[in-house]
Amino acid sequence: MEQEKMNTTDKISMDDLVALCKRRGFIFPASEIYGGINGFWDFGPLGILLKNNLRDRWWNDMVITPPIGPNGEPLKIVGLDSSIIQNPKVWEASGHVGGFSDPMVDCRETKKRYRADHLIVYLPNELEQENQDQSILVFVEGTPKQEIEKKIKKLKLSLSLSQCECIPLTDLDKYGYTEDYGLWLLRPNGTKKVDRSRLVAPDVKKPDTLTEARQFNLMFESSAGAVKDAASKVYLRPETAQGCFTNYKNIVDNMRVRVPFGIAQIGKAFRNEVTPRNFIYRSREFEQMEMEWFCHPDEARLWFDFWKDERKKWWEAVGVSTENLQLRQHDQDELSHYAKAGVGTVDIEYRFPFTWPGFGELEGVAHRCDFDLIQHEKHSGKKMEYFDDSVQPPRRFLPHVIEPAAGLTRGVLALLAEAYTADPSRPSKMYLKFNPSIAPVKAAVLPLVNKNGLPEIAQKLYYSMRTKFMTEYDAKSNIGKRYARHDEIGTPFCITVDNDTPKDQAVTIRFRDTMAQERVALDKVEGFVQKALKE
RNA sequence: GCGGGUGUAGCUCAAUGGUAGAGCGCUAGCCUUCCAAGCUAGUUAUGCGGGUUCGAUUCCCGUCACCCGCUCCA
Repeated sequence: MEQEKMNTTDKISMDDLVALCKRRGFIFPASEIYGGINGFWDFGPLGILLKNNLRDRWWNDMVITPPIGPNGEPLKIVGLDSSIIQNPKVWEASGHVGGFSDPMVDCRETKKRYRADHLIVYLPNELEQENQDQSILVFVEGTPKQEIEKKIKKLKLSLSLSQCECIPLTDLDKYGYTEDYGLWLLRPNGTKKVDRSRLVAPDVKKPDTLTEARQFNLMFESSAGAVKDAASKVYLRPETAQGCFTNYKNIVDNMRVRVPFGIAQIGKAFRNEVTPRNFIYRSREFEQMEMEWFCHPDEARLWFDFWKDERKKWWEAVGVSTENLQLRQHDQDELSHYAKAGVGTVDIEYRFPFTWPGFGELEGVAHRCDFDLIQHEKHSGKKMEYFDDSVQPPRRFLPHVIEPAAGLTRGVLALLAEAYTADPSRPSKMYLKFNPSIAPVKAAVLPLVNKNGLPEIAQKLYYSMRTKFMTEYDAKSNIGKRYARHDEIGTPFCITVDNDTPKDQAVTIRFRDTMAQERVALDKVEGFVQKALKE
């Protein structure tokens, strides 16, 4: 394929991006002087400016000035900052304790790893009496019938698929054989368990290559209080959403909100990922921007469609190009436990360099139904029903929840990847093409030379501008190096005070993307930049 | 967790079983009217831990981190 010119859809090198992030103070490996720690990253001086800009923009667009709804009126969304550590019962109710540490098994032969509930054991209704070593085949869920029969033939087993019980590996111990080798569906006390060493893994000819199922605990644990025992065990939250549900009743009772309304929260969440990968994309400590939208069950579809469109538009508004974004509907089998019964889940995906030419999740918009409120009703014993007397006749119901849940950390990565623009023609060979509104540094004030009264004029301008937006003053080294540095950190406007300035009271504004310069009166500069930031 | 790769200064790269070099950057100063110019001085490194050896950055073992593939991702 011929590539005529660089454009926003060109793949960039992750190595280059990671190197730039370190060199220019965006993102560092956590505790690097001690050799780092897998899955954790620190935001440097410029990284935190960028992250805060994205975070504040979300907060502003959700909580301060929420979107206009389908009926033409502004939506109501209130903010929240719940504790990272909650009563552990919260996570029992949410299903995070227990349900989500999927048991995994490894195959010693092929080195493959499987989710135990995705492996299907083909248990013969009767084992061959004369052959107590008979193998029992195991296949990945969804393996075509022909393939299974092929393997039976190959291994010369006298086995008929129609006389097999297909059960997930996780349920194996519920089954057993009697002395005459008839299969019991549910194993009564005293019968023999199925011998695991007879299992033949997928892609393997001999039995007994699968390891015992291992639990992966995806929640971080800690202890509250000085004494560490079972009763003091607490968890670091794996999502911010639950705080919105546990405070739902407080907010409905006290904040004069009426369904539909939203509760928004930004904060750290922690997941003990099996394999942290791809820079800050999958890290064990990360930041979420989640909004739980409570609505009548009949309106769930409407709000789901509203939020998925609204959220995609938002990413475009902060500078992510349309061609690098896509909406992807989840298949039925990848839906989360809470979304199974709902209208579905849509991911807003970004074309990250490491998913290229594919896409990776940036935000998920999910219909969580009333799963969470039901769970918290059950576990806490507190009523969560909403009483709506704005309609005739008045009605009681448990609201359904539409949840746009965005990754702030992933958002920062997407903005960096999106902004990274190669340009061999400039000294820096690249620049960060941030949308000016989220650029870490909005403007740099630069005296062309550090004498002739230019620093005095430049400083006066700087002192004024710094009160309005993030501005840097830099008088060191020659002007070309300063332009190059600001290209690398994505400063959209460089304002240079030159030797004509004392005479004409004007400066040049140098535009990052075009390197073009425009002469602007000193007293118009601030307004000029401010106007550009709003566009 | 498995397999493969990588690890020397902030960055890019060199070298060696015996004092670890360069360019760029960075800091200070000089000079300079617009895109990493020039001059002077300074700054910084063998991921970590063992072993072999008189001596290890180099050879061996382990470990950690990062990258690629598999696996996983509520």
